[in-house]
Amino acid sequence: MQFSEKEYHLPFFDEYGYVRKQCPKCGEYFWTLNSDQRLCGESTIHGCADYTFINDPPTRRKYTLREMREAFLSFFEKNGHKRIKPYLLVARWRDDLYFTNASIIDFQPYVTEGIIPPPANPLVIVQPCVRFPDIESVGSTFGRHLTIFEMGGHHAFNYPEKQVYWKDETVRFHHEFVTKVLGVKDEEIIYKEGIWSGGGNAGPDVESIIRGLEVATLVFMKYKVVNGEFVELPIRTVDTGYGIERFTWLSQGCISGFEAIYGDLLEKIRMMVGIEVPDEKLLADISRVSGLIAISKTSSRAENWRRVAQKVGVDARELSKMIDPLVDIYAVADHTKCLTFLLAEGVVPSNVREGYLTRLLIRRTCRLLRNLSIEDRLFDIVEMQISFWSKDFPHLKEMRDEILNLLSIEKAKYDETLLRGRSLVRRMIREHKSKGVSEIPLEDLINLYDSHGLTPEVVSEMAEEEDVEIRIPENFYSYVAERHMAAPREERSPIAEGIRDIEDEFSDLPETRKLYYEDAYVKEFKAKVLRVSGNRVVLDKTAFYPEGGGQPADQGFLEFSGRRSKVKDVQKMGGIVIHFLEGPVPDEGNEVRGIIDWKRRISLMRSHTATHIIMGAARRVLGEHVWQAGAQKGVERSRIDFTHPKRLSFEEIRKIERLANKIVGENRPVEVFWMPREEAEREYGFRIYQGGVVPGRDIRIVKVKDWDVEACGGTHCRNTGEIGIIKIIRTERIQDGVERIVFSVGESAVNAIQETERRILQIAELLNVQPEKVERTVSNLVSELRYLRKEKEKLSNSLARYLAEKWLLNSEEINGVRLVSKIVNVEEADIDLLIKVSAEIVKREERAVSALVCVDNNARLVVNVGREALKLGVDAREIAREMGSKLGGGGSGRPNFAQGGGTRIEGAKEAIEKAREVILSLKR
RNA sequence: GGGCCGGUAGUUCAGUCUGGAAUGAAUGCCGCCCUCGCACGGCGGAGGUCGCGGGUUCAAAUCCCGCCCGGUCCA
Repeated sequence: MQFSEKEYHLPFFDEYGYVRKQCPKCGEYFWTLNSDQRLCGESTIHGCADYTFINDPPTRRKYTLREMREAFLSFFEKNGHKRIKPYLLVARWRDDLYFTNASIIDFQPYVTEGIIPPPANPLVIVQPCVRFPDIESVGSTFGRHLTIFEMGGHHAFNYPEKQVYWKDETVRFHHEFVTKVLGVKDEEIIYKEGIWSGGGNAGPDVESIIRGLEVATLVFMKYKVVNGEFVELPIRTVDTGYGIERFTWLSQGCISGFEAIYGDLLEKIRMMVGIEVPDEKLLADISRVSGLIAISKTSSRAENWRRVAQKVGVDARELSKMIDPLVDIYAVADHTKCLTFLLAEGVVPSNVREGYLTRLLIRRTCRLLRNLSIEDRLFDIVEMQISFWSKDFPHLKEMRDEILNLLSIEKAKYDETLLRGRSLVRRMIREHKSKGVSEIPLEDLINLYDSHGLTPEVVSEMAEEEDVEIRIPENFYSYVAERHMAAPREERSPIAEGIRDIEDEFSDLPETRKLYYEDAYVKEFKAKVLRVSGNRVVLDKTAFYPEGGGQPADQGFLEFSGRRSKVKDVQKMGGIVIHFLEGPVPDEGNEVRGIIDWKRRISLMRSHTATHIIMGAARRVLGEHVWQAGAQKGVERSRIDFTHPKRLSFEEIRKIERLANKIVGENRPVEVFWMPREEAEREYGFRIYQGGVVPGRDIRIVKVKDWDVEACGGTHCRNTGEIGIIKIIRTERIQDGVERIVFSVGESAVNAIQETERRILQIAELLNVQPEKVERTVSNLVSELRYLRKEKEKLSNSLARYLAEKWLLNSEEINGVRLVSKIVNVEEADIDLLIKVSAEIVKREERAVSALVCVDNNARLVVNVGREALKLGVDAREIAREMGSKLGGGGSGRPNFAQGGGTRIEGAKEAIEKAREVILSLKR
């Protein structure tokens, strides 16, 4: 896909005298005021330019990050944009990404798809963003890549009936900000043409480049990507991204972006490491050409240094030695900021989703700190980050204890992994050494990484201690990736699919009036039928709650013209509620009577309110990192999943249960009301988005008085007392970092308690003791069992000795060996005893061969050959095999000891005879 | 959500591929010898529902299926 010049040829460019050129090096088109300009001027791996702002900033003055943020916001505010507060870093309202990685993310998909209006139009926002894909490059690129940064965005949403502004105005806004506010000269700014696509949308974009650095991207989102085709969107969105950190760096002209962002914090880390500051002039030279650097899984750091070294004219190895620690310090500053922010939002490190990425970040940070020999300063650095950033983000300070707690738990887990890994590697190496191999094969390296989380770098460090070589292939990680071929996508639920198919049939209908929101206690209602399609019925109003927010759909009946049909499912499509009927359907235009299955509904309502109460209790008992990670209500049982780094202890569960029931007992009122989103966030914080961010300018708030406030679309009790009782049934660990509480409420809770009671009573009956005595009795029973088992062992040992002696007396001398053969019934001696007996026999008489058969439902045999008999060439395996075949089975073992058996018990005599034959046939 | 690894003595593990005695190994524990005493060393002993439940088999720690618990990688 490519856009024509027309897309980019704006009146602004003509008015200012910009000319369009094509860069001969990278092939991209760009607009410049400078007619001599040949290359596009962006410092990239193609080498189209250097950074020329180092030690020579183009702005009127230097800005701190905070000043730059404020300059950006207030400029657009003055120009008719409403200032919007940033959203959360964890994009809990989206299932296609984990983190907010651009300001537009805040408004996708609901606003950009036209489902809800934007909070303001146009608006301006500075949104902290997290990006993991470039993590390898952070540090090496001197601040061009960061895992956490702030994106300034001014956004306009253009509806067919209401246009705000589009390309020309957008570029003019940008130009005015950069020239008038920051004081950059017109001719310093180059506008490069580009195509942007992401998140299912696409459009042309214009990138702004100043002195080699791309500082902003102005995207004009006008397409939806459907099956690789561009389809025009009804709503065209101005999506701009201003790199606040990059602008700050540009204005300061310092060596890297990190000096600009972190100031003295960076210096403090450098002091901890205790390295000297490398030569300033050389650093500046390197920085100027650092646009060449881009680390990926296919290009290593060393490769990049070679390129840079050549350009600057120094030795690559010298350069690397000098600069690596500095780069690591940069990365540490970046990573620790990022993890501080993530933990502050209650992200619990885990093995899935955003928790996993957070874990990766923490482990990577630990490795960097280890390189720098300041592993023990992790917590100090994080403390520094908290106090540094809490001036602008006060919640960091409030979450200080949580941040450090989560981090220390995660650190301990990592140490544990390394410890486990160390002994694993040591054992592996010993094994290889014993086979004369002094190298760890690739297969093992992959296995260590994939199954045990040990990167080849870590393994090689361990291997060094054992004097073993390791070769890490360049494409190691892609090798690993090959093992994880994409799994087939899960199917959509049939009902959701059903809705998709019929979308058009109902899309012209007005929104259904939702009686369940007006009064959650409506059990019956009358309504008019608006549309019938198959078994699907849409009414003008309904009290049937459609599935949503973890609350299952209502069931019940529709009555019409003397008939009655079961409502088996209810779904929501936009604002329209669709009833799925079983049986006859009413005619369009008729009136129907709806009857809700109230027993089911009230039970679900109690469960839903109970969920909120338990969340409040869990948060109070466990801490502020507790976030809902999923919930499902049911009539019998409900469950709630939430983030927590450790297994819940029995004590914690009891505390949560007690606390929850206390709230039930206090009969607190549950208020439900609508509120403007911004106001709700201000009043209650982002906590309200437990079940994910809900769409809409006004959001529905459910508030359990002085206990819990959540944005929620479910139906709730009026008072907590209606729940009756909450009983926690059990807890599970869904994933590392996510705990599940399974609970029942009301009648179901009583059922559950009674069920547990019944079990105890049944055990008591089995034991024939009073219920209070079961634990004591069982414990006695267990120790008695243990004692008897030992006693039996002793007895069978002495019995074995006795039988061995007795049976030896009846042995026969054949071919120089003493054959002891015997058929016994299982009641006389079981196979375990016979094994002992045979061992005793050969211990007493080294010339003995014992061949014993135990007959039960089947026959089992054991053959033991004494040391002297063994020398004569007797093979226990042969005897066992031959005997077993007579029994209709087989046998094997070791030369001196073998077992066998079969189902043909009548063959026992023949088997013994066979043993004799084998010995007779011995060659002497 | 998917893949991989693991669960055996108080602890760390071997044994699992290729079914056949858990004389399992080391460490820790207890006792004895050595010593004035301790450490070391030597000898002996206790310590196991082989995660749970099914199945296959004459026979399962071992093979198959399901579950529980832990670890780890990927999306």
